[in-house]
Amino acid sequence: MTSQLAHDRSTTSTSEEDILRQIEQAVLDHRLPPGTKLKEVQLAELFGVKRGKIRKVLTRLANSRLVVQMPNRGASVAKPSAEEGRDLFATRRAIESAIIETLVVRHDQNIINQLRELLESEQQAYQQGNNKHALALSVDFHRQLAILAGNTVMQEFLNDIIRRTPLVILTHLGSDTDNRCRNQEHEAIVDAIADGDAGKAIEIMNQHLLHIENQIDDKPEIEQPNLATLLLSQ
Amino acid sequence: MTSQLAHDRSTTSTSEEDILRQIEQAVLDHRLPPGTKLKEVQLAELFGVKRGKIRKVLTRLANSRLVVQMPNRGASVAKPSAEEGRDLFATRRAIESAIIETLVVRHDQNIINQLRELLESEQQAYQQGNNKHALALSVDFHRQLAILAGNTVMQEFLNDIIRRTPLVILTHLGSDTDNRCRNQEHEAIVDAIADGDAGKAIEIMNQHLLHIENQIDDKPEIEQPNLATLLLSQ
DNA sequence: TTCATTAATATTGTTAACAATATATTTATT
DNA sequence: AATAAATATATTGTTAACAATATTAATGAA
Repeated sequence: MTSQLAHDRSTTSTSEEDILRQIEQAVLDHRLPPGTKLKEVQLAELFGVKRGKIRKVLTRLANSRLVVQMPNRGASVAKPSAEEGRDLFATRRAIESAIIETLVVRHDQNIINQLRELLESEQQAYQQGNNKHALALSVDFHRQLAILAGNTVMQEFLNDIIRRTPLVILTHLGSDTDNRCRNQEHEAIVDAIADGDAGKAIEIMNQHLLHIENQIDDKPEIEQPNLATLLLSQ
Repeated sequence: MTSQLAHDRSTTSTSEEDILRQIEQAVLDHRLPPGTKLKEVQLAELFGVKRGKIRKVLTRLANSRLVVQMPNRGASVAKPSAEEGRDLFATRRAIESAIIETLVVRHDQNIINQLRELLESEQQAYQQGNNKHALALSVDFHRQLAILAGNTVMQEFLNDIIRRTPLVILTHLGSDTDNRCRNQEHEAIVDAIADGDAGKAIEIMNQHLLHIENQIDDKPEIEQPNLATLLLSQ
């Protein structure tokens, strides 16, 4: 009798890294909304590990601001303020601009080809109505720009921001609002990079990000959901 | 009989935050060179805390790349590669440019006054030959720009870079080379900001940073020093 | 009922003992 | 002496038991 749990306690020895990634992914997929309480024993049982390991994971998540820890009161998924949200996006614009600048300087046809491939998959996913996958590929597009630029620190920082972004969107944007990246804008960015026009590419990228950024505003509270369901769904 | 140790075990209950800051400061002050082994028991005794607390601190330091942890082989102060060093500086240029941009847009006389005060202290310290203090104030200048710009994420990221910078300098720049910030360049940056000339301010800042960045190159090894002496000196 | 007080439970925090691994030392062999 | 093997020591990793705190439930008085 197989359980619906993500992990098979008997065969898999779930590593700290695994757990970290799974929680990060759950946040990225909007399965772990801001404010969700993260209880140690519950997580330990869920992942089939000892409490100590969970403890360490929570500390690491807190270091990257994905989780907030309060002394004696445990950890919960962070609920960034509107201001923090705007700051994240402003910083992101700065970093992604620098990434584009680097890419244009390199002027490598191989890079352009790789990006166009990614664009195609993204477009396909949208056309096939697979929104979840399309969203993932859209995030990948931004990450891939950073990877191709070859600056590991920018990669780290951009990842940091990307991980925190869903929390901003869920907290400060209506779930109905159009928060996803537009494929055609991604395409225009690649075109500009291919043309060697860094200024244009950066301009489009900034508009692209400002489109979301400008929707950030303080929003009312949301209620506390069930942990296990959220983490393990799908 | 008072020991020379930084902490008085009987009165002070050294917090995790304290220990973290002290180690970070030791790195910033070039008292903890890259590669230094950080043994848990030794640190625990040094700070008068249990090993568990040290363990957590080391994990947090590893998260911010100040320390490297190898399974079963403990932690040591990170020794960033030359490439990582260059990446750090390139990212720093992007972030500090954005910070200046923000400051210029704000166009606040109060900001200019605060910066000029800081410049004065910095200059005084140099003139008085207090190089250690001058260096600290020079770092403060960059940090203060970020604080005045008011973007907490940029502050975080810049701090992250600043903390890692000494390791790059010690690993990849000759200790004889002129690595410190030049006060007159700081002054020129403030002047340009006061003039509302973001482009000029950014240009100077970039030169300012590139001056160090361009000196980064692979360097031979250095030997393993004594931990206690380094951490507790001064 | 409503509020405050107390007790019960749940949750996080700390520790010491032990296990696992790595490093250093000793011993043996050529 | 030089190398390898065996032993001893040092160091990190894990755990279970307990302590401290917070949260919830129960009780009692107005």
